[in-house]
Amino acid sequence: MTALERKRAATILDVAAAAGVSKSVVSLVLRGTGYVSAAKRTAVEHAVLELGYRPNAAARALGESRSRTVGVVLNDMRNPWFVSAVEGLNSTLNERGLQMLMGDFRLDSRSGESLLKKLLEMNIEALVLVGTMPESPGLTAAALQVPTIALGAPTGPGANVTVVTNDDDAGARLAVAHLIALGHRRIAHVGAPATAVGVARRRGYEAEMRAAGLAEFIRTVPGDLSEEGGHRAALELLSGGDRPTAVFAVNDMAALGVLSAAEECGLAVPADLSVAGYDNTPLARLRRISLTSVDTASFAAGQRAAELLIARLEPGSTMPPDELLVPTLEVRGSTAAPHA
Amino acid sequence: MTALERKRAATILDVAAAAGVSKSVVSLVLRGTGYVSAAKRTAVEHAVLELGYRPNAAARALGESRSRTVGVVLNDMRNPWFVSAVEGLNSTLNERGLQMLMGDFRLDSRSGESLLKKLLEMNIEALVLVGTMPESPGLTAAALQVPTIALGAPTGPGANVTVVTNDDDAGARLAVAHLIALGHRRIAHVGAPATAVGVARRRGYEAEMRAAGLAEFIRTVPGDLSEEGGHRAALELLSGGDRPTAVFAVNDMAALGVLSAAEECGLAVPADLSVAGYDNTPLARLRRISLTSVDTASFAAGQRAAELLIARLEPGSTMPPDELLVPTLEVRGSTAAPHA
DNA sequence: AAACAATGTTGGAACGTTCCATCATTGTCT
DNA sequence: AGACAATGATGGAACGTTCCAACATTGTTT
Repeated sequence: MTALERKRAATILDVAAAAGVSKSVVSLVLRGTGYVSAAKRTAVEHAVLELGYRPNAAARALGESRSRTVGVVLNDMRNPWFVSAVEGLNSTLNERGLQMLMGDFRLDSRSGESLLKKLLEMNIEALVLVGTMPESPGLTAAALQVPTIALGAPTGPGANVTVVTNDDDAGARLAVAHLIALGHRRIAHVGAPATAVGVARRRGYEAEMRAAGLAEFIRTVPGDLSEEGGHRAALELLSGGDRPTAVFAVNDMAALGVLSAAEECGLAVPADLSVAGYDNTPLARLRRISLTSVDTASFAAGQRAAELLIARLEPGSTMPPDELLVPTLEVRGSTAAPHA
Repeated sequence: MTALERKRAATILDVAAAAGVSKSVVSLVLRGTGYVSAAKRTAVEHAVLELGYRPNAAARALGESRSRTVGVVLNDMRNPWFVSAVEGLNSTLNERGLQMLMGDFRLDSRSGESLLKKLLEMNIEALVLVGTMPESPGLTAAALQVPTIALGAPTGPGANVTVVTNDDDAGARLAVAHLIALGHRRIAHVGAPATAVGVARRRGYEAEMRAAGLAEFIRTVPGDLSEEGGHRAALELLSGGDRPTAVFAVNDMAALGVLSAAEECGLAVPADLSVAGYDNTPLARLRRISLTSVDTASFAAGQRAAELLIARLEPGSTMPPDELLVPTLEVRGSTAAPHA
């Protein structure tokens, strides 16, 4: 059997012929619906095995006029949070017989437009946007055509989108409350003002500080979500007078920058400076880093998004409300009580 | 327009009617093949825009009896190497109008069997296995049905699989040669004997040491690909007498363990100990770590795999030979000359 | 002028399923 | 006995494309 004369794949008619029944019976057996006598059922099952029959998904999609496929658009495959969320999504969708079709928004030359076009051509039944997407006409149009969920983004692009994400406000308060409980008062924040997560986490920081009567110690230095940004901000924070005894960074990468800056300033962590991050990335777990960090149940968020989608696909359902998942705090070696 | 009475999507017949031509002309315009008069072409293009027509991928796949889809099976989405390779794959496949269908082998309850089944039902034209897969009957069967490439795995599952991966032997030699050039002689290796990459990299280490006349200093301590394993191995290495002045670790994670162990033993890096890793993960770039590491052109490997697949899909082509991509060395702050 | 090639255009037949109306058989209730 | 429901099986029509053979028109060569 060379490549040229690779034998044609068996179709449902071949199976029907081999089993001595009509194609309809084969279809009924395969889908498990309707009434089929035991004898014919086993005959069909035999023939299927015999011929190595595999139903053709394209033909099925055409016949059913549905695709059992969910489009998943990532904006950054490298972000561990997204990866983990997608794994959660995948696990739940798979259980329900739904296939995932994934693509990376940024990898697409025409900024995702052609990816969305492809997905819609595939007749996806739902769309999941993982991460914050830039506004784009194609995106808002797509969201109007199929049920859409924004996963891990603080807000969806336009209307008709349900948001499933972590409660960044609550997470930030968790971290700050932990530092306060340790006895810190002078707690600074390295933020990322340009991003939506940055804004939410900063709000949580400020709220918790105020709630603890520490409003006068609120101090935010703008950085970004990178190590570089955290480093720059921390140098500013640590070089001046009135040094904070603890820093809550907007994410783990920025926290790493803070750690580096502390080292350069001759400050020991956690003896001279406590540092807390956000996202509980694999980095935080590393022995050399051991960073206290807010854990954002990303896998669970993915699963939840899948559940919402599945419910949404039931006929007669309506758009579910947004959901905020509650994060937890993973305490590690980078935070301790300040020395008197 | 409520959800209930969402208007039926326009089909090619609707477009043909609106443009006053036959469905065949619409098809020709859309695919850009054959002869169509300018007048009818613009009429069709108008109608397409007017109706928001979008061809149905399932019907097209059925008609063409091909899917323009490549199945991609990952065994670990969290591995940055794989992610980057997939991005390379995606970028090249997209340019050629091929769609990627991704799934995670491990996420599948039945150990990937059902994922492969789904992919084959989708009539994928080729299969890419990213990372080392466990042997499985479904996998070998799939590899016989469609052109298959193992990406980033040292060896494919069974026959009929082309392997595209990095030359681990050469990469290891690169790192070791760098250490030797710095003046190190007592260079130890923290290995991962249980894995295929571990074996290849160890071989490279030993070969380079021997080539430099340093056979007597060859010393390998077994660890694994994790920080934990690297830490354990390094403690053994550094606590005894005859301490090495440099360590080449099997990957970046293990190298991190080595760094931690050095710190615990009171050794400064790179003053007292040089450390080199492998994979050039984002970790290695971090200021606090700044690890010299072998860079494994993963994006390029993905692109190359895509090129091979595209060539393989041409009728009359044969299975291409395996390919090894040459890595490069990224020198950072963790390696320096030993002090006299 | 006839033959032929290049350019345009068409409708019908695939492609491989599911869906549906129909029919046949059997058993159960009035 | 007749009516009806449950069970079992069937073939034809859809689904929305592409593919193909056939036909029309025009221009070019013999």
